[in-house]
Amino acid sequence: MDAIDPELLRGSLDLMVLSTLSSGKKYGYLIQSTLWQSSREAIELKAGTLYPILHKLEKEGLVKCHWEDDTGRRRKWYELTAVGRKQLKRRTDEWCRYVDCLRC
Amino acid sequence: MDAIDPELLRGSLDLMVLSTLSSGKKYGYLIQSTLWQSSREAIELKAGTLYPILHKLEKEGLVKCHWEDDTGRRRKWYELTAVGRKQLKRRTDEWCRYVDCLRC
DNA sequence: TGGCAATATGTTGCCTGGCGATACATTGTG
DNA sequence: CACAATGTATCGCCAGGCAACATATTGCCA
Repeated sequence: MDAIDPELLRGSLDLMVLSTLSSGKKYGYLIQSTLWQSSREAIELKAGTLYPILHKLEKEGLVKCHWEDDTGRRRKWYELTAVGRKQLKRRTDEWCRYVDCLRC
Repeated sequence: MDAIDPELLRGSLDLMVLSTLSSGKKYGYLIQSTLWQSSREAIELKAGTLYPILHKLEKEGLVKCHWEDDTGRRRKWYELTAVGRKQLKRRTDEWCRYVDCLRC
């Protein structure tokens, strides 16, 4: 499976991250690998892109996070807040409307 | 119909313009109004965004253009080249793959 | 007739956002 | 023991979107 031109993803990166979190809490690196695998290696979200997004989403109150150290691995787990879940729905609907317009 | 957050369109603007031209040659202002109407006023492509895109697509050889003055209105008509049509197909496929990944 | 909206195309310059590069700590592997 | 992988983070460059502005013509209404 060929990689999807990262250019095409601009504008929907926030949505992509929120969407990934809808199936349960995840830490950054896991979000990356989830996307990579579930897209069959077509979507590679870079660290320099992901972490600033997560920090922004946290600041906006769409996600909350907490550190965990259980495995020795220092991990920062993120999960959707109630507001985040609402936003995800709103943005997903908007996205669908847009897809309809471009009529795939 | 609410407007679609312009932020969401970033990255697929080129595709949107190419796509609009697939149904026949158009001039800039007509591309704008076509998008505006066919999206039921959800997508408003600004002049400051559109014209630079058209110039870029022309430079890349994806569209060709010619001036016409028939109605007194000075219009620059754009149409897809063979290369442009191929690119449109390639990018549309890529877009569809992406939509599958985000699973609307 | 005079003025304003709509039609039509274009450029300049600001600001944001993506991401390559880099940094750093720990764990797993050959 | 070195190197890959895991894990999080920031800095700074560059490209892209678009508000604002410039300019010309046509159509409409008072």
